[in-house]
Amino acid sequence: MSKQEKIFEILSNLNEKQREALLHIDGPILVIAGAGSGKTRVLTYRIAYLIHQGIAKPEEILAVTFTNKAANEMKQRIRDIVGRRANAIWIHTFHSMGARILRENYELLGYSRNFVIYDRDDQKRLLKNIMKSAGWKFDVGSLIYHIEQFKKYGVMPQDGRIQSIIEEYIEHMRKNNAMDFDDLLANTLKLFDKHPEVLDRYARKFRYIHVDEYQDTSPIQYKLIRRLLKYHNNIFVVGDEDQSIYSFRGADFRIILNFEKDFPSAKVVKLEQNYRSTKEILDLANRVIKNNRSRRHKVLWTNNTKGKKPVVLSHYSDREEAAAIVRIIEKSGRPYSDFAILYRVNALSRALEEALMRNGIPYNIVGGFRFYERKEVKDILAYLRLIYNPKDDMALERIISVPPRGIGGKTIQAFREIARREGTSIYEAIKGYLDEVARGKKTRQALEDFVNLIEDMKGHEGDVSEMAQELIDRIGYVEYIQSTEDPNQAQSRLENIQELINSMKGYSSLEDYLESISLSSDQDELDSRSGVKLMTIHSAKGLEFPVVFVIGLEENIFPHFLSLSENNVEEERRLFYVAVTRAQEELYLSYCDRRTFRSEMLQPSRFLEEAGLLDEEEESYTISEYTYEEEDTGDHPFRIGDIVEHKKFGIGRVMSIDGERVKVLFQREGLKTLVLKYANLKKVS
DNA sequence: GTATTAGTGTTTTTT
DNA sequence: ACACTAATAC
Repeated sequence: MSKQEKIFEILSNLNEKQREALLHIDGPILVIAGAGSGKTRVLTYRIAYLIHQGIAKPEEILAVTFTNKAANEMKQRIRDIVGRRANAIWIHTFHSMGARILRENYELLGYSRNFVIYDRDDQKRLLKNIMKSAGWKFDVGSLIYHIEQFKKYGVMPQDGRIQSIIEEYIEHMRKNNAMDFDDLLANTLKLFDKHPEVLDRYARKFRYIHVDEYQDTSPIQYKLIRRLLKYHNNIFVVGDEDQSIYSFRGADFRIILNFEKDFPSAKVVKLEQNYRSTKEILDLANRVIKNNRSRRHKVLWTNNTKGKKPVVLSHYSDREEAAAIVRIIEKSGRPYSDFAILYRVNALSRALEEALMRNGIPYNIVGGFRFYERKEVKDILAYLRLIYNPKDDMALERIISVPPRGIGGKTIQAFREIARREGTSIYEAIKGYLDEVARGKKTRQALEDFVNLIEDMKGHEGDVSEMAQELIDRIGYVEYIQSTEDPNQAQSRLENIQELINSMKGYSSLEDYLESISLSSDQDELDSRSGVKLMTIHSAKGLEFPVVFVIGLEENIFPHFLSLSENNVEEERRLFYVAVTRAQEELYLSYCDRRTFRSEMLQPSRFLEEAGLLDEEEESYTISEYTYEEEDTGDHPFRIGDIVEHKKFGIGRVMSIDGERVKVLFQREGLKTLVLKYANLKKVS
């Protein structure tokens, strides 16, 4: 195909509005892209068009996306059109862009090239250590919150003890050549402001800048973009304020609402035609979102045929809900991969998982416990991190006794103190002060072996996967797993390790591999796996599925009570909007009266009411026919919902029956699990 | 001093 | 499914 033909094809594959957006080349433009309106297509075509027309060279283009997965997809799609030249385009998340720029200029801020990125786990470990040596105990989660507040807004809490913990945290990060996620952005901004010549280099280079999911940019990300626009004012942003769902992470949707004020010459294009969902689904979404006040006027429409009406599922307990969903999936005759089950909080996946597993329906959970968060994967990665950067204390702490090698808490504590005293890392303390601590022969030998292991691995050349394999053999990790876990568990862990090793193939440097891992997000591993997909609504953003279940539609769960108390219902409503607009053909909205781990009765979510779905008078939206009682499995007279009496606990209600065990919610004692044989329950009603 | 085990708690959303 | 703790075993 000739160039001209390709360009013609690009343009003819777009609708009028999309084409209008694409053809705006110079100066700022905001594309308001409703859910499913083809924004990724506009973005990729626009970049391909710039290159094809010779308007910009690939290396003059920057595109910031929300996830690494989105970045890779975009790169692939551009590559399909323009070929290998696409590789020179900078397509990144804000964080990976920061990491790249910082690695290119590490010395200017006093870091070394191999700085590590601490994830949540490392942060927690570090904070616990700091508290331990200070003899204080605070909630780790709230400490992280304070650290973020301090980094973002310079706000220090009143409590002097918390202040000193934060100071020590920052001190440790600096000394150990480590950055957390916030640092990646803050340091990049610092680099630009302290070293204008560096900024100039990038600001001149990037003549065309694109930002996807603009509604979820934070003030600091916005500042980074502003800096980069120093010489060229060509900014192309795509977003939708109705899908801004990351305020807890610093996203501020007022940034998108202010776009025309910030860039006075801006053009604005609205994409309202939806290519994803049926009319019924879109109408529902429109009905709910129009209750938000902070938004532009926008109504999604479609040429699609009408489609099935959304269905409300109503059940007494989460177990019945799960059972009903299983029935719907099985009756449908669709492939399992057509289904996604979405929820507000990870905890809601539990009952579903059990039901799916019991019925032999394949499923995979996105997020929650992600692949890279599994113990065996984190163990091996921690070894690699330590080999790459001996200053990585958190990696060392994780694996010094995995597998157990005769080095325990007391010994480690001693080295921690030496490291503090000498201002070095723990690993260096072990190397340099062996005699001071380890008088016992056994401990000493164990420490020496450990150091030798790490040093030997450092010298390993060639493919990362080979090095990892050698490491695993040497530490006897397979034997360790087999000896501590039951066979099934062990099998799956070993498979995970194999998968991990496969993912290392083709990487010849630890640096590249570790970087690609540390910034990966939960969507990155989703792929096209078969099976029903379970995930939070947050992780479902940007995805689509033929059939979607949204569960947990109850007041205080969705909308979540913490958002209610923070006066942030509008964001919850946006979240609801994101959830329902994931559905292509069928949508089920589910609530129940009671959930495990919740003792109180639950009320249906206000969003159901706003959607016009709770009006039982109206025949079209009666509660679905999919209400089943779970079958009794054992030899007993009890059913879910029965009122029973127990000698000691008094009157209660049967919540679930699982073989010989029942869960009973007692009026006085709360939820108890009882073994039927011994409990001697009497039916009351 | 170190390893292992049983018992407990966990539950907003995440780059 | 995991992390953490306290108690016990080695």
